[in-house]
Amino acid sequence: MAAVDLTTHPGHLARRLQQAHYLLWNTMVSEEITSPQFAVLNALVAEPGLDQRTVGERVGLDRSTIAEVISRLDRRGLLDKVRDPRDGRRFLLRLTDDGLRTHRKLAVRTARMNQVFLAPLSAEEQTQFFGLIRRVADAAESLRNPPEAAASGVQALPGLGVRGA
Amino acid sequence: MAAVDLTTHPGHLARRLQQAHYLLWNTMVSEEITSPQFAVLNALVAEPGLDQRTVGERVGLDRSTIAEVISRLDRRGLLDKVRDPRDGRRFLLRLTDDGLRTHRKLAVRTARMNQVFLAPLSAEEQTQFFGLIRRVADAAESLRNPPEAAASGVQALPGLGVRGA
DNA sequence: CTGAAATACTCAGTGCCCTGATTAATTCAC
DNA sequence: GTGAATTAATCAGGGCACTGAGTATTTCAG
Repeated sequence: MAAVDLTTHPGHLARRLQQAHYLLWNTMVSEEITSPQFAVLNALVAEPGLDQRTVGERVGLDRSTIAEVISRLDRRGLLDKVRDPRDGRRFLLRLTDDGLRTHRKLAVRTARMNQVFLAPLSAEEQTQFFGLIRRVADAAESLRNPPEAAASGVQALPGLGVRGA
Repeated sequence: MAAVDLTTHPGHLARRLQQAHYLLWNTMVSEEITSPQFAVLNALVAEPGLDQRTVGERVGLDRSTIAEVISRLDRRGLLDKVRDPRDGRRFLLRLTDDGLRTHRKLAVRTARMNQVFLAPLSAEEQTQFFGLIRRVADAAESLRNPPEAAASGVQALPGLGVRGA
């Protein structure tokens, strides 16, 4: 009986939180457009003409995932994808009128959904909630992208021994 | 320019938190066994002989996902799956010796990983962190599984007629 | 100017996560 | 006891997320 209490495991909690959010999004915001898709639309409202990789960086999606998400938005006609004439490797992305309209509509519903989602917390608690999660997530991300540890052998996630099966 | 600030969106934060956790798990715990797989092993350490659906309920995975996860653990020889002689619909699940050994080994590493993950927070903050996330996740889950609103037409997620806020 | 390195994107493969439909077994109403 | 729900599991299908390998384009060193 060496079982562990998963309710004290941040990873497990994070997964459950995301599932809960997924459900609420589906019922209150959209069954067509997902939350990551909305994040991409939003990034392109803020900065039209970004390339694919940068959009991924803005919203926190890796190169493969961002490619899939963008291809879905493209299929739905919500954005345009054109080769950068100055750098033939890049695609420049821009919302269509339909994409802009969709973003506007979903932004309203998203705000409503966030209220419902956070309703169990008081205003101060909501602030704490954001702050705590952000700090943990940021710290873990910076373990991956080391903050310029130039000179000597400082590394992110140095071997730490084991890691077998 | 009606773009929204995603850092105040709990769903976006939840996704980033989970990604960060995924990364850390991969480097500090295991590249073979995932966190949901470990959760299943853990549930079966606590309650050997559970059926598939109940395991899913314990760890928060739906019928389809739990089936996939269990089939992977089965392929790896970490659990046994036998028809319940008393109810031919069910499969009863039990860890093999190998499954038990794997759980023991990963439990140790998982504890270490949680420490690193939560290192940016003080002890009290960690407690808050757990409490806040749990409250939000629980509340959202109970919207889905209404707490027995028997008699008249009370439903979960009624047309989204606003609520708390 | 040319070959090597870096960069943007694609593709193949694995795993998680959900819904709706289907199949097999059990239970419940009559 | 038999037919109608109910229930456990499967299957098909769509989407997110990561890694490693491959292609095309640009940049940089010499």
